[in-house]
Amino acid sequence: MRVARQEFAENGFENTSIMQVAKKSGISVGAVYKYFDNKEQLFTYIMHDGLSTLEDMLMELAPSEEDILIKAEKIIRTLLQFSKEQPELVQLYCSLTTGGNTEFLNQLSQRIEAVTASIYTRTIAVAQETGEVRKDINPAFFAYLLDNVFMMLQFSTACPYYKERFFIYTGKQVEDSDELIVEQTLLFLKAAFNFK
Amino acid sequence: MRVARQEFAENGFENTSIMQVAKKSGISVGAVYKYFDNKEQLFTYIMHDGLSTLEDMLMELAPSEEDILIKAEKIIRTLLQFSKEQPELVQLYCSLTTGGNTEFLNQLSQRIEAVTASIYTRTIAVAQETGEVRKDINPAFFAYLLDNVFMMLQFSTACPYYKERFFIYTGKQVEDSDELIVEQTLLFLKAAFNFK
Amino acid sequence: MRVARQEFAENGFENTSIMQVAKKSGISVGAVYKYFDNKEQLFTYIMHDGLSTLEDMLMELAPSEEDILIKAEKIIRTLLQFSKEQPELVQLYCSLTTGGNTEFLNQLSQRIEAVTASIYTRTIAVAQETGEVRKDINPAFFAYLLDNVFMMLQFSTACPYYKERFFIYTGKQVEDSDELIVEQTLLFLKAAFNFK
Amino acid sequence: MRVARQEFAENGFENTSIMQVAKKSGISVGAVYKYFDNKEQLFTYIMHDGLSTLEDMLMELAPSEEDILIKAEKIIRTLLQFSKEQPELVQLYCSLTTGGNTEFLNQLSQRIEAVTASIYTRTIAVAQETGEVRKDINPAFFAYLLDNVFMMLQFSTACPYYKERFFIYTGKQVEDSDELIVEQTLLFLKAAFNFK
DNA sequence: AATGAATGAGCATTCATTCAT
DNA sequence: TATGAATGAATGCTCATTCAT
Repeated sequence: MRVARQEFAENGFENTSIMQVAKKSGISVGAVYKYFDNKEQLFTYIMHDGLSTLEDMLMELAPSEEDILIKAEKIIRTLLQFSKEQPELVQLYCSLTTGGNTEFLNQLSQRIEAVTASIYTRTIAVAQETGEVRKDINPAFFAYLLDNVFMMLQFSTACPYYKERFFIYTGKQVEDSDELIVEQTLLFLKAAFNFK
Repeated sequence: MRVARQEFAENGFENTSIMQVAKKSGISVGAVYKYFDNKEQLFTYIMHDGLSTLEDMLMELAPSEEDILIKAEKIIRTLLQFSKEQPELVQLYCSLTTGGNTEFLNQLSQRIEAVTASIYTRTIAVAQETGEVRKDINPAFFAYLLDNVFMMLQFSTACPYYKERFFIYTGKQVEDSDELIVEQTLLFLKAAFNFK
Repeated sequence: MRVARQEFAENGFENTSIMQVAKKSGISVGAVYKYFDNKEQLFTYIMHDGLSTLEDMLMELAPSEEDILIKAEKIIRTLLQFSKEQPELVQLYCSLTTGGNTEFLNQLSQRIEAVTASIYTRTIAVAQETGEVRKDINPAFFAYLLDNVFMMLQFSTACPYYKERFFIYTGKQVEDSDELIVEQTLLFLKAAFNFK
Repeated sequence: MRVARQEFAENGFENTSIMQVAKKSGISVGAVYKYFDNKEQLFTYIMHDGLSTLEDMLMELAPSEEDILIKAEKIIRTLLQFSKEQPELVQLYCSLTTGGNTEFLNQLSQRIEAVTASIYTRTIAVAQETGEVRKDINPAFFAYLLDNVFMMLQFSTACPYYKERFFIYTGKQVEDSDELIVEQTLLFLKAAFNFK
């Protein structure tokens, strides 16, 4: 499983070879097919497995009652750390975004996005009511923009292409610029949301 | 060309087969190799072709002396329109983000990002001097955040996964929500950059 | 293996197709690649296999303390017999002489020639000291000439072109003229080396 | 034609591409097929062309009435020089020796070898009668051995494999060791034939 | 006469999947 | 239950040959 996750993360679905996964795992191809009917099932399993980890993490952050800016900082730091410790999961997620449009991919995306979408949207709506966030914004759309920021934060930490892109912009490896990222992202969000 | 663009956009570089492209185009594989030395060259040609179109469009916008908010609106509308008219090109770009790490893909990405990176960074830096944008932000990092916003705008318009994701957040097809997107994105950027 | 040896012998390295080898062997291409990583490895294996046989045979002859003329006769008879029993191996070697200049073919040739070169040269040098061979000759060059004689003996027995050429000269099939070959070649060498 | 000769010499029949020949010649493939029905015919033409040159050269040497040792030295020097000046022809000849056993190759070999075979055999037979060469040898077989020596001389000068082999034996590039070759080869032949 | 675009079979190699052991 | 040998279709690419211009 660990090997499969690594391989899928590194090479994407199509370019991952079950023979390679089996060899690196020290088991036989036959054994893989004992537990999974085909490559797609193996991939699905790995994805669901990874998603659970990801969701657990986000769930921990959500319910706290802290100041919204402090919460945001916590989320940013957590996402950064998670992307560094488990880059494969983030890469796996990223690889999903360019996969073909199969039924099972759609289901996965529903599962991934639906949770955060509703959490963020509700949080913003509530904050609007309490006056913490300005009232002239569309909560759903701003939730979307917020998630974009968070998603890119993770991709830029874990995925080769986005890492390189970050480097082109800031001239620094993502690893070396944690404080810059946290500080500037908060500045950005604070103004954008008019956080009080 | 059209077929090749579609195939590359749908399957990415690695998983597009020249044999398939040839078959769908109704020509022979040999004919493809008459005009392109190899798959990489075909891909590069198609990418450069699309990039030039995009760059031309952006270049037209860049030097104008207009109010920065008006400029931003123009860029957003341009990108949205481009993504709708040439979704394959955006998908192509998106497919790059999960492709393998070959030398030639890296060069391509350099070209794509380097141009916008320098334009955005410089624009922000200049706007800081004229007082149009607040001075406590890092121009390079904010250029990066700005490009994130623009990139996601395009992906959400053209790429299946991001389209679906947008729908999950806002409950609307991207096609139907142009005005929402323009208005809210500008609101977001205006506050974030403290545009005057 | 047998089929591969035949095909390589007949067509040389470049012009032997693994698909053909597999088909003629009644197995699938995949099966070939199960045992050999690539064409080069298959070729190398077959060559080394054959070379070992030949080298073993020559090694047995080398260290003996017999009269040098008797030794020469033994070598000639051994080579003739080997060429008749394993013509494919000799053809294989011959095919090397016109093959492309790839790294791995060069290494193969180094192995083939280096062994006999040093054995022959040393043998001649020693024989010069004991007075068995005249002293006015260059041991290395005469070793080269000697190997030429032996090599042509084998090629003429096993390779179509050289067989035909032998026939043009002597009017006899090589198979039918063993005694002539042994007798006359010894006469030739004896005089040339002034064997005592 | 010049280009075709070079290509065939360098790559052999199978690995020479008519498209490459046409491109390097600056003419179209169609033009090649105007004059030659197929690749085999082109090759045959080139071979016959080259052979004429080769034969002309040998013919000049044959009829002289000089001392047989002097003649031999002339032949050796001529062959060496020829191989250096026109290595392609020699390589072409060498490539013949490993080609498949087609009808047209057999005819070529007949043409190439028959002439020298009869000249050498007759020369030796005559020399035996005049007492210049000892009488206990078979003229045809010794003619064959003699041609072996000459052939190897040419191959070792012009063909990559045999050049390398020569180097392994003597430690010198063939180019640098002309005098050694002439001197030692004569020593070898003189003794072998017991030239007076 | 000359061109060169087009064809399509061929090659080395990979890999998802099956199945006898 | 577990193995891994075997299959064969698929891929990127080449090239002898044809034929409309």
